[in-house]
Amino acid sequence: MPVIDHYPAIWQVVAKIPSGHVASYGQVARLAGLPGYARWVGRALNALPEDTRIPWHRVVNSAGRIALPSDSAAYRQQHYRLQQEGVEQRNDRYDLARYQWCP
DNA sequence: TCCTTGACGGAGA
DNA sequence: ATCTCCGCCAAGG
Repeated sequence: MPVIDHYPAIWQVVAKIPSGHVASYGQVARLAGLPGYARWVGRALNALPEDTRIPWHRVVNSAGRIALPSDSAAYRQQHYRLQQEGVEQRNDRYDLARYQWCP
């Protein structure tokens, strides 16, 4: 099945990440029933419209880093939003042991 | 059609 | 902690 067919499942999982927490791409993939397809999560998020209400900013990579170019507007947007939710970055990364969402 | 590049991740060195 | 290498595929050149 093509990726696009899985966008809904992926978005639904992301929609459940509570404020103040983050989830990794791989984690979202697994929860969406797509173990091993972390890249598809990135693809699905990239396909979201700019005015989406899906909290895409709560998804970071397994190292706790924002997976976008650090010089991009999207990176700053994600960083800002997480900060607004009380999720603080330390040395360019988020402490997963502290912020990762445990469903 | 082949090759490269991704909003990735886990294992091994 | 850092760096490759290798799965995973899709999209673009």
